[in-house]
Amino acid sequence: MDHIDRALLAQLQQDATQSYAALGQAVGLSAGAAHERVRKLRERGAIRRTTVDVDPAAVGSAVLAYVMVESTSWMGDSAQEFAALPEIVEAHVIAGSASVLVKVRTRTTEQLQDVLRRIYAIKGVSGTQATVVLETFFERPLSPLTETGT
Amino acid sequence: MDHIDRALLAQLQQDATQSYAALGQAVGLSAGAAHERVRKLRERGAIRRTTVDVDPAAVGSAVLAYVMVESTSWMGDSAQEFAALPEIVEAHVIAGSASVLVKVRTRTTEQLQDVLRRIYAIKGVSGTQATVVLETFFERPLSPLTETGT
DNA sequence: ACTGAAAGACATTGACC
DNA sequence: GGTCAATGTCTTTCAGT
Repeated sequence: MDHIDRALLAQLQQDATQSYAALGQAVGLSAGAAHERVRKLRERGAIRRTTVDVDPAAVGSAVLAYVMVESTSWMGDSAQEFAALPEIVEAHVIAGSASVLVKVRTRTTEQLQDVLRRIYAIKGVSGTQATVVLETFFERPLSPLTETGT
Repeated sequence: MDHIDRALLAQLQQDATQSYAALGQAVGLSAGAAHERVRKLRERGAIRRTTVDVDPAAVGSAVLAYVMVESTSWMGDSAQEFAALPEIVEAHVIAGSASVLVKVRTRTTEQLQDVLRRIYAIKGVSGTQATVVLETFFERPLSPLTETGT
């Protein structure tokens, strides 16, 4: 994982459809060498998958909210229960007064309310505190170029 | 945007490297027809871009935190100021007591502290409340199949 | 809008440095 | 780990339905 690998990751985040020739040129490598490096990045799991960024509005998901989930018991084994709700796009165990933080996308606020109801139904959940997003400034991939990791 | 388009989006989210032949077969279309539909989805902006999902740990970003940013003034025009900090991967204007919610990835907690310092330096910011993530259950794309939109 | 086929570009592999 | 050149596959386009 040197600076060339990081540059490749940044390039692919920006546009994963570009050819290996273009990719190589961007980082000063031949197409074959770029291909081999990207293959290894996939192999190691540094690249988890190639995907498309879908506009939530285009699939009818206009409402975004973050929900702090409070609990009376250990929530560390409840991943499946949250994953079972398709409107939940992220779930994290957090430090602090709440136990779990989830990110929810729905079409309407009524649907959000329904998701909250279903979260309440999860074993151990004692309360929720929803924060509705009014406007998203930006959502972007993590920049590999600013990092100092191995 | 019919059920075939949504199936195509779901397929591409899962794996954007598959051929149009495979894509077409998955939704019951020829390669050419699948290609044309995906082209239009890109044209309309339903597909914003094709990208790679990078493992944060692989680029040395082990710390994830959400920060509630309180302010004394209107923050609606401060998008650039938050975007200037590369460790901030999301920024949203929210309803509630805080004004802005940001998602931050850093290598260490020391680096997180430095980001908080730089957030404080933004005009209008009167306080921050950081919530550190202990474990991420999952982060996944929005499922186009569960939506009822146009 | 979709099908099927043709042409050209690209991914992928291997021989060599 | 890299370059360069080959082979095979896929993208992309277009005439026809």
